[in-house]
Amino acid sequence: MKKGHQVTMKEIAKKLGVSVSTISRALKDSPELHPETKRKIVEMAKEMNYQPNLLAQSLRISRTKTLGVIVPEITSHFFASCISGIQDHANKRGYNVMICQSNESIDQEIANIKTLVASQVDALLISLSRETNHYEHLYELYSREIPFVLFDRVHEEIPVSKVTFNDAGGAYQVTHHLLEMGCRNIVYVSGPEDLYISKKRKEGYLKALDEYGIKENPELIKISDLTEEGNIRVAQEILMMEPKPDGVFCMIDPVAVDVLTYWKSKGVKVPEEFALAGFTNNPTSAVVEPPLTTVSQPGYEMGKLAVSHLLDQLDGLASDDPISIVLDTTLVPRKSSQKTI
Amino acid sequence: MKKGHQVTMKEIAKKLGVSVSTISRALKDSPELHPETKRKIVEMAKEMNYQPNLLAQSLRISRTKTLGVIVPEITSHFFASCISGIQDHANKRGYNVMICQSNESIDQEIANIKTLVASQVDALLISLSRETNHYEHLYELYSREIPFVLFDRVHEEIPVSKVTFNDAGGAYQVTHHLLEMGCRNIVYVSGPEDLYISKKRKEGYLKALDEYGIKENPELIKISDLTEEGNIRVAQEILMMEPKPDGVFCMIDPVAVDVLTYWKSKGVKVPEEFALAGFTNNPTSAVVEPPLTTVSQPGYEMGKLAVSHLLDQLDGLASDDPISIVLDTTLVPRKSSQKTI
DNA sequence: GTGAAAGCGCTAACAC
DNA sequence: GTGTTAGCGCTTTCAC
Repeated sequence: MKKGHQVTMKEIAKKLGVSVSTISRALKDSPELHPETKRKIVEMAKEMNYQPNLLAQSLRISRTKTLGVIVPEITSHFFASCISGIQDHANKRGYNVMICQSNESIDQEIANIKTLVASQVDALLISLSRETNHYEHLYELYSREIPFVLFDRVHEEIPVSKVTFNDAGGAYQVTHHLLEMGCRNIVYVSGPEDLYISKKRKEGYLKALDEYGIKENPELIKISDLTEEGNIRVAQEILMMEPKPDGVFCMIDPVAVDVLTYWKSKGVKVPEEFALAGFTNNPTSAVVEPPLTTVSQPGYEMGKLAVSHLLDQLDGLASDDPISIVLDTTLVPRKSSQKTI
Repeated sequence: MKKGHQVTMKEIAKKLGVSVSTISRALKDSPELHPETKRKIVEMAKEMNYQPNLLAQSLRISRTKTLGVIVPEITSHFFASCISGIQDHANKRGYNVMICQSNESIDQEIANIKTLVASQVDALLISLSRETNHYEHLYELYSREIPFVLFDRVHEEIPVSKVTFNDAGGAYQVTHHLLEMGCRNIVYVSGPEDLYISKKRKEGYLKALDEYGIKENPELIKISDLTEEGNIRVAQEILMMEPKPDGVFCMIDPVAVDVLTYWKSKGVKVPEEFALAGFTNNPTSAVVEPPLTTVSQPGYEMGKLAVSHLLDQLDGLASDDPISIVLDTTLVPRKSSQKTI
């Protein structure tokens, strides 16, 4: 199957007996052209259904007006929202977007960067995969002076702009809420320990405990690999803990949902036996029974801010000096944590 | 902010004292080259960190190895799954993907097509917006011989390949299930009537009724605009119907979830008072209380099939004659419909 | 086995 | 005001 022919400037030029440069000028509304010629050309272009070849244009001006986006997983509602925010605001400013998913694999992430760079995107927006534990590929982008920003899953050391949530703050909000609900023996279910968000959310958890004069108890920190099996294993472990905890804060909503589902199947009562909370405010969290207390992270907003800042830098509207944008989260208290009262 | 310099073939050529054509040949492993020169060039390219400029290459060979994808909404789990399937399988065959969302707007859909075509994508995969009620933009693609396939939300008349679910079959499965559960007075909550899926699912609904000797009752067909308010309005109307229906089949899961949530807030019991079912098998449907009976539509699979067929056509592995691929759905019976027994 | 040259579709400096 | 020319980075015929 082959594509049909596309009208070029050359063809319009021939038809009108003028040169291609005149066509080019007319189509970009250059002021030095005779209005009449301009009118004729624009008309003819329309009639012939001319569509500029962005490829040729990009090659010539060495800018594609295209951004590359890499997310761990497009089917995650949070990342889909980020992408949506990025798209809408990139389009608004005349940029297109190429999206790739790393499927949480560092090799795929590296491969994605490579193709996007080969496709000559003007800049990149990257959220790192869970697996990403070395950062040469990012430093290479940096040293090749290809502009990029990191969002949500970031690497703190690299000197580029980053957009994150106040993860520690959000975790503090949740933990503080659980404490206010009367919990004193709160489990933190973390993801893999080297994940940025695992660390940050632990910080907030510990800070809240500290304010209540409760000191860190390593027994109360459980690690899940974030698979359904891993989450269920943690759910089982918690049931066997001695003394029995009274509250559980899961690093992300899906973990909390898996724990809740497992417990329900075993007749464990939430929030009566355990107050439960998650983080992210996935659509799912609002409809589980009982509805899940969580922390809302506006993904669309994050995408919007990340792309706006990046384009400001590209277009010279913002300094190239890296900045860090930190978005606040909001506690969404629901029934799953209403332990007492 | 500007991008750093990228190594070109010309630079490698200069460094090695050979011509660019030799570089080009070496890098694509042309057999007519002296193995030694080839080795030297490949080595040097690696050393200089050469990355081919896909733009220039595409311009030259007039193929971008890039596909355009247009979906109504990226944040919908179903479409995100489709995209995921498309991406994975396009990449596997050496193609990149540019994704756009129409946000359910026909104007945006037309604009998306325009940019993707201007970007010289080799072909398109399109799922139509809810608003799309005329099809000139598709016929134009067709007449310009730009290959494309339609998936899920299709326009039946246009002679291009389409991938759809057996929507009528799925609706039949659900309705038949509700009938088996003892329902005899079943409401169908449809979306806007000109939507492809509204029509198809109604067909299946009517067919199942017919088999039970029940004839069409227009009173039992409710139309929602698919917004939350619209869905709730329908939920209210159903409560006031006389005689009271015993089963409700909603065209898509989100409608069923809104109805369920509203009813729960009013103390209406599901499945005791109404057996309820949806369509799509969104992640949400599994975790609502009671879990929602629905029909599963594997989006990833749909994306995979659509892109595989399209690439087969592009690569000459399949005939250019349009075909229609129809995927079967699976009934997912859950508690929301266990009315009797 | 390798080089020279043309050209993909476009833009922009330089002529006149 | 408009044409001529060069060139973006690459591939590919045609020489030798």
